[in-house]
Parts: sequence; structure tokens; C-alpha cells
Amino acid sequence: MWSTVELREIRVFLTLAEELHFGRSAERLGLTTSRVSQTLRALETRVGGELFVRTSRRVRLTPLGERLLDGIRPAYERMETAFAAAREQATGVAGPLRIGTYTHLNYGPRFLEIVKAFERSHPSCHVVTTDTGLHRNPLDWLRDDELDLLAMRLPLDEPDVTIGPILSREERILAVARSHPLAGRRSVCLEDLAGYTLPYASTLPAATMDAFVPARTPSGRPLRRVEHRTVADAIVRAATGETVHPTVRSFLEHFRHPDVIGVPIRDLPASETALVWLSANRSAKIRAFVHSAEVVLA
Amino acid sequence: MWSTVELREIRVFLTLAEELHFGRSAERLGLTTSRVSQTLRALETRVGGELFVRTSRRVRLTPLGERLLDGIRPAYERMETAFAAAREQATGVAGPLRIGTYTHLNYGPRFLEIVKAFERSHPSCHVVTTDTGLHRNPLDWLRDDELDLLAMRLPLDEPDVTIGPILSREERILAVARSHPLAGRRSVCLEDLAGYTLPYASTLPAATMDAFVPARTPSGRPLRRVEHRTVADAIVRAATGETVHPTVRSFLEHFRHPDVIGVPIRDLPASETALVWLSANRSAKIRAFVHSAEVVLA
DNA sequence: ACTTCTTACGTCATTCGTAAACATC
DNA sequence: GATGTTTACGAATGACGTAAGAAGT
Repeated sequence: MWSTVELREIRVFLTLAEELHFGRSAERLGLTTSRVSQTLRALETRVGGELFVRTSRRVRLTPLGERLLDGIRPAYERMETAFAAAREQATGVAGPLRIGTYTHLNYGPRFLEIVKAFERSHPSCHVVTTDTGLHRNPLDWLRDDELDLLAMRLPLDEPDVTIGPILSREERILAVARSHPLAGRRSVCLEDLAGYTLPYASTLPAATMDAFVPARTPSGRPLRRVEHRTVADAIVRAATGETVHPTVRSFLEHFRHPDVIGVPIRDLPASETALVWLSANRSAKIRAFVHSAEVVLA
Repeated sequence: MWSTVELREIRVFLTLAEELHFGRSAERLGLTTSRVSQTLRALETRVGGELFVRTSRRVRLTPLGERLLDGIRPAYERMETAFAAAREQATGVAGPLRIGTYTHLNYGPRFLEIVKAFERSHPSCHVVTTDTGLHRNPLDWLRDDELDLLAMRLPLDEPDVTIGPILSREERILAVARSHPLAGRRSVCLEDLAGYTLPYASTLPAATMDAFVPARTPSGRPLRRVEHRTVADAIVRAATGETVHPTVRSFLEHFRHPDVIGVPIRDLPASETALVWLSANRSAKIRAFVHSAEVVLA
């Protein structure tokens, strides 16, 4: 009855305004001429006046039709463009794919290989990697739409985040100063850490951080933890003996310090990192990268 | 299957983007929440990704939804505006109503009264009158959308033009110089005009002009006709005796010249003028004015 | 337990194509 | 009579609401 115009009608109007011929318009629209006629009639009823003068020989816009065309064509084109752009963003694999991590340790040993495989499969898409640091919760980078994917340490229990393929799985070690009392051990257990200070990052999700640097020993004694914000900070504190640093094996391969050595931790399970993303943002680009990762990691 | 987005979906999306609440959106849209949910789901399928993150407690745009909103909202508003403007033009009685004539003779004796009645009934609409002159076919003013209505002399036989109420009906007279041989007659007939020169305007429709200034006498003798472009021109030529001017009675009331008098023409029917308009342009404004004219003339 | 979003399903309105009618050249 | 638009009508799609279900607070 009233102003519920639909794009179906607009499309008929715009096509007919271009073709000025019901038959050709119908063909272009994949409709029959009768449908074009009826649809246009319906639109004219809504507008309240004739949009075309038609005889069986000539079809021509009325001044009213002309005016409607001038107003609606640009709006329609803009709408289609916006829609196509959104569709591209959701389903297209092109443009930058933004992946973040905290230190390249999270990327795992095959990350470069994955990126290469992905970029080979999708030449119009390129990977941009970013270090999120520890100043903000890395998941906020996803939630604020600054990153598409995160190489993130597990465990992770956030309802809006999907956990994808595992990128690394590593033995836990304690990074300690050579001169530290624990440095001579073949291995340590958590209970041994009681009384020492451990590094801690409060910006990480609590579940993740607590699994990486426990808050208590198995027997329940609290472990003192001190905030740090950079890797350099952490390793220097370990080197000076201020902290003992529960980490993963490859930490010392990447952030070597002459005064720091690693001692295996017996009673912590291997630590994993994984590709994670916001469930709601699962786009074709993300799917494609995850697929490449799965192929390489298989 | 693909990009057949419909405004129905867009409206749901835009409303939900404002309300961020299915229930309120449904209410505003005059739908049920289930319909809002399903329609949005359909749109998301078309776009290829989630537009909102929804739990039963919170509804929030995804980055994808945000982007679509930015693109589509202005386009939608522009489209609605354009549509409303066209609807206003077609159905509204507001703004200028442009009426043209050739000399105020065509308006007839009641025109001012009609305009007053119309403007009283429709205070948001005002009449603008224009003299079309004789340099162009007056109907072109309608066809080029420079005028809405024409006070035009009949007969008129154009397939795209509607003839409305009669504005004037007048006896035919011959305007001649006082010194002219025909000036002494009580009346003349067309046959008497043979051998004289008559004024003529080739820009008027042939049917109209030929009825006003015949091309031949009843017996078939051709009447010499000479082009003129202004009333002043016509009356001066009549005054000098260069032409004899078949016109209507009131011509000499409006365009008096000391050396010109009128002699009735016995064998020409009364001449009429009427409101005419392009059939396809019959808008509410035109209908309203025609109605006022009919009321006044009744 | 309560609010809010989603899914399932039956009903009805609209859209569609076919075919015939109508109009113009 | 050929070309092109409109009208009539039956079939199928899909838009709708109701009611039950699931999920989060």
C-alpha cells in the first residue's frame, strides 16, 4: 500500500530507463515483458504518477521519471558498491591479512612456510605480521578490528574466539641465571620455584597467563609474580637473578643471553600456540589462511 | 542465489544497527522478532559473513557490519529522499504551478478568479504565469518540462496532450485598419479576404493555426499569409493596412490601436481556448488546478 | 527464572511465466 | 500484419506469524 519500494522495482525502473524498451529490459533482467510491465506499473502507483510515456513504438521518460532517475540512480549504484565491498571483505581473499603475535615464538617453527604457501595460493592477498607486545590484551587487537588473526598461546577460553590449528607445542623450561641456585639442576619442578620471583603479564587473559606462569605451587604455596612488559626486560631480569622465568625451549634459541640457561620443568605440560580469531569475523581470507596452515602442518 | 538484495532486508539491517535489539527493531518495523532474525540471517548469507554478534543479552555490529552500514546508510537515505521527492512532485500540491499562454487572451475572462480560488484551496502552491510568445511551439514548453499547464487555443489534436476545461469562447472578428476597404462592412466572410495578406505563426500546431487563420477561402482560393512573432507586430501591420487580422472580439479590448477596428467574421465558428497538459504529466497539482477551474467555470 | 534471540512449521500474499488481448505503426 | 505493451490467470516461491526451543544473565 505505501512506501515499501523494493529494489526489484528500482532495478526494473533503472533498466527500462536505460533500454527504453520492455523486451530488452526483460531480457537483461531475466524476466518476461509482462512482468516488467506489471512491476513498473506497481512502482508508478507507489510514486503516484507515470514514469514513462509508452506507446507500442516508443518508450520515453516523463519529467517525473527523469527526476526520479536522477535521484535514484546514484543512490542505487552507491548501494550496490557498498554491498559488493562488504561481500568482497567477507568472501574475497585479497588485500592485507593482518596477523599478530607476542614474539615470534608464538608463530611456531613452520609459520614462514605457511605464509609462503598461503601467498602462493592467493597472490592478491598478502600477510602483514605485527607484534602485539604486552601493553594490551592481544584479543583486543582482534576485537578492535586491528588484526584478523592472532598466533596466541593456549589455553584460551573466550566465548567469542575460535581456536584454530596448533602452531607450536614445546617443552617447558625455566630460564635462569647461570649463577642461580637452580641452574645446576638437570630439571626442576614447580615446587622448587617457591620463594623466587616470576615474570608475569597482566594484559594476557588470566587463564592463559596462569597456565604459563602458575600463581601457586602444586602444594598451594603462592608464587611471587612481577609485571614485565618486554622480552628484553624479562631476559635481563632472569640474567640478573631477579626472576626465574618459566618459558619454552626455543625461548633461549631466539633470545639468547650469555648469563641465562634453561632447565627443563618436569611438571608443566607442553605449551601450545595456535591461530585464533574472532568467531564472528571468520571471513574467507581467514578461512583460506587457516586452510593453508592445516595443509602445511599436516 | 546472489546479489538480489532487497530493501526489505536493508531496512531490517539499518533498524537493527540503530536499535541493537531484535525486539525493538521488530516493533519499529512492524514485524515479529523471528522475522527480523530470519531476514537478517538471509542478508548475512548474501553478504557472506556475520553482520552482528548476538548473544541473547547483547547485539553488536561486527567490523563487517560496521563497514556495510557506513556504505549503505547514506545510499539508502538518498534513495528514500529521491523517492519521496518524486512522490511529492507527483502527488503533492505544493511549490510553483507553471502556466503559460500566448497573450492573456488565452486565459479567458475568469482566469484570475480561478487562480485565486486555487491558491486559496492550496496555500502551499502558487501559480506562476508565463507568456510563451510565438518563437517556439507552446507545446514544447510542456514537453521540455518548462510549464505544467498551457492556456491554449483550440482546436488541438496531439496524441500526448489532454484538453481540459474551456477558458474562453469568443466571436471571430477581423481586425482591419480604419482606412481599409473592408472596414466599412457590418460583417465579412472568409471569401472577402481573398487577395489580402493575413498574419500567421508557423510555430503553433498547424491544426490550431489553420483554424484560426485559414489557408484558403471556402471556395478554395489560397489566402496569402505572412509570418509574425509578436502582438505588437500584428497590430501595427493591421493598422498600416499591410494585413487583415482574423482574431477574436476581445483582441481589440486588450490591444487597442487608434487606427484599427473590428468587423465580425460571419462564417468562422467561435474560437475557444482551454487548459491543456501533457497526459503523462497529469500530477496532483495539475488535477487540483483543473478542479478549481471547473468549479469556477461551472 | 527471566529475557532475548533462533528454529520449525503452516498459512497466505506476491511474484512469476504463459497466453491471449490490445495498440500502434 | 508485424512489432511491442498490457491484461488475465494459475502455479510456485517465499514472506509472514505462532509457538516451541536454546542461550545467556
